[in-house]
Amino acid sequence: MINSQLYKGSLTTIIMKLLEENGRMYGYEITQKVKEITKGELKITEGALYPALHKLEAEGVLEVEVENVDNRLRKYYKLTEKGTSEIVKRLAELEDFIRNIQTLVQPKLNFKI
Amino acid sequence: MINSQLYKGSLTTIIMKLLEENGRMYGYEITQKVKEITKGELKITEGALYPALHKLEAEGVLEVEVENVDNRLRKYYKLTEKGTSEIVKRLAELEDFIRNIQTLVQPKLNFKI
DNA sequence: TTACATACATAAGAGAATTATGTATATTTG
DNA sequence: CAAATATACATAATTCTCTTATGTATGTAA
Repeated sequence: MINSQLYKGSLTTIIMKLLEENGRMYGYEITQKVKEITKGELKITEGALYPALHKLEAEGVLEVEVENVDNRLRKYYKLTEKGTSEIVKRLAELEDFIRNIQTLVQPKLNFKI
Repeated sequence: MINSQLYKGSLTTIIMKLLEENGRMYGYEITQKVKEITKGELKITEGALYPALHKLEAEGVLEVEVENVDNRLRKYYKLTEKGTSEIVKRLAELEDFIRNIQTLVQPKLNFKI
């Protein structure tokens, strides 16, 4: 994305939401999924992703299972019980944020998802 | 707001959009306007606002007129010509960002503004 | 007279990204 | 077959933008 400064703070919520939907995912898979969903407009860098995953694991909202697939390491992450309740709160915050920004900048868009 | 990390990057766009709508505003007025519009959910701190205004002025997107009202200093800011064309681009970026986040987190909300 | 509101400002520190770099294996392509 | 690309992890240095704390000064309300 052009103004990458914008998505600061939303990364962890995006990760958790994807894990909620998909059960479990590994890091590289998350980067590809985000690229796919946003049609290449949003790219999660590795320097942002891995520290974020480690932080979420340390917070106890994610847990990891290491597997070896095709002689290559994969770290599958999934939400913990704490993570499952946390994501509700974080999504609500993100939606509040978006609603406030919308009200401030009054875009003529009508988001139907 | 609860997760203040979220609005990183959007502050300058918010300021410019408000100036576009209102012609000219001074710093304190901007903080009050944002508080009013978001019903107190988003509060711009002075430590964020004033450096942002100075930076935008240095970039040539804002210009300032100093006035003395009721024996108190006021610095009125307004968009320059450059700022008027810049805000179009920045709003488009912000809307792209919001659209991408929406697609990722799939909220069941329908923003009608 | 004390607190709160108005109005500006900056410095220290924190947090979350980018950019650059590193390791290693597998697959595609010229 | 060599080189590039894709897969898969990781971290360090740096940058940017904010928060928190602090400062100055005037006016008004409790």
